[in-house]
Amino acid sequence: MQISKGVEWAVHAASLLNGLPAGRGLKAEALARYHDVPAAYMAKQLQALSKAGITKTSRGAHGGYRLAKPADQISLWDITAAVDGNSPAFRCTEIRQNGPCALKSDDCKRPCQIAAAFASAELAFRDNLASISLADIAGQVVNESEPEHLFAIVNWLNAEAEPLSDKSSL
Amino acid sequence: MQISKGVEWAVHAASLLNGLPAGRGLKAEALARYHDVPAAYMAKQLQALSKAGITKTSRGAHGGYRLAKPADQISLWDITAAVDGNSPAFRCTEIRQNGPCALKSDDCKRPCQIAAAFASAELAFRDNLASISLADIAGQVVNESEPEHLFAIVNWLNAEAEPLSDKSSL
DNA sequence: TATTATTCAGATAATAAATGTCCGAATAAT
DNA sequence: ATTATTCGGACATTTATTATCTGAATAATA
Repeated sequence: MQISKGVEWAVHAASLLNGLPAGRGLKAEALARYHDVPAAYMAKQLQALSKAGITKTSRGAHGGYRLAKPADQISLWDITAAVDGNSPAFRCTEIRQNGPCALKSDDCKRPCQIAAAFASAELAFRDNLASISLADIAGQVVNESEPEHLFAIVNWLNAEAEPLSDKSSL
Repeated sequence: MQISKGVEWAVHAASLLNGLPAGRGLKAEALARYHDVPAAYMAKQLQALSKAGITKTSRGAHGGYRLAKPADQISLWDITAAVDGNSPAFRCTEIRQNGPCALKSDDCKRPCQIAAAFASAELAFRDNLASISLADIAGQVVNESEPEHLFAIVNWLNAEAEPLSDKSSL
């Protein structure tokens, strides 16, 4: 039961995009360089975010990524689901319908109690992540970081962030 | 983010063991046959349960498995952790310490806010599973099943369950 | 008490999923 | 229209899961 490494990268990348000045963006290579991770694989995660409507992208010269909506409308679950998918972690294979005491499929209209229990636990997990937004994370970072560190980030963003053309696709 | 298939099998197997008459056990092959799953792989999951102290085993002729403690003291989280391990699903690789705006390790005494958020969600997941016991599952099964199905199970158990020697190891 | 049948337990292959990389399609500036 | 730049999906590689097999341990039997 592992959450893919891409989720970690995607959340960090989205948090960084949240710090961008308005109307500017970062290309995948810059986002990867910021955390010193492989650019091609980072790009893969960003694609997933765009597909899910979390980021907007612009292609061609001076292209890049930006958030598609306000940070308080992007939850950690949104990002997790975008990257790792939203299929249940517990996969019920209905083995209650196998073997010498198999249940007839007619008697399986209600879900297996075991599967239902896991579904409830997963719901608790999802709800918890859904209740935390990028804005919440950003607020904590601002509160708990040394001022010089925040200054370094703003500085780096100003140097790397490029004005995006307004004709952003998707 | 997947829970291994072995967890599903282990929970079903443990539920079945819970229905055993006192002093009796089931061998791994019988537990596998009950749900029509590969015996060798089922055995692997049962080993994990024994290692975690959830089941007791007896080896040799007329050997087999039984629950090591009352069903209301065995939670779904106990079984999940025994089979899949209890390491966190979200693995923080501390990428905040990488790149041009890297945090010094001195400034990383407090956990990364993102990692903390996922840890909190996982705690909600675990607590939810920990609050459900095998006894709870058994109660639901009894309440929601057709009487003839319960009768078939009891019948099968009486035919397959063998008296275990008291000298159960581990 | 030695033997044998039976069972569990850890070590060993096969398969699927996650991780990482590459090249073509698309866009915007020149 | 051309060219430089960027994203997007298709392609290898590595790791984890799934499945199997052989040996160690136990208890019944002679």
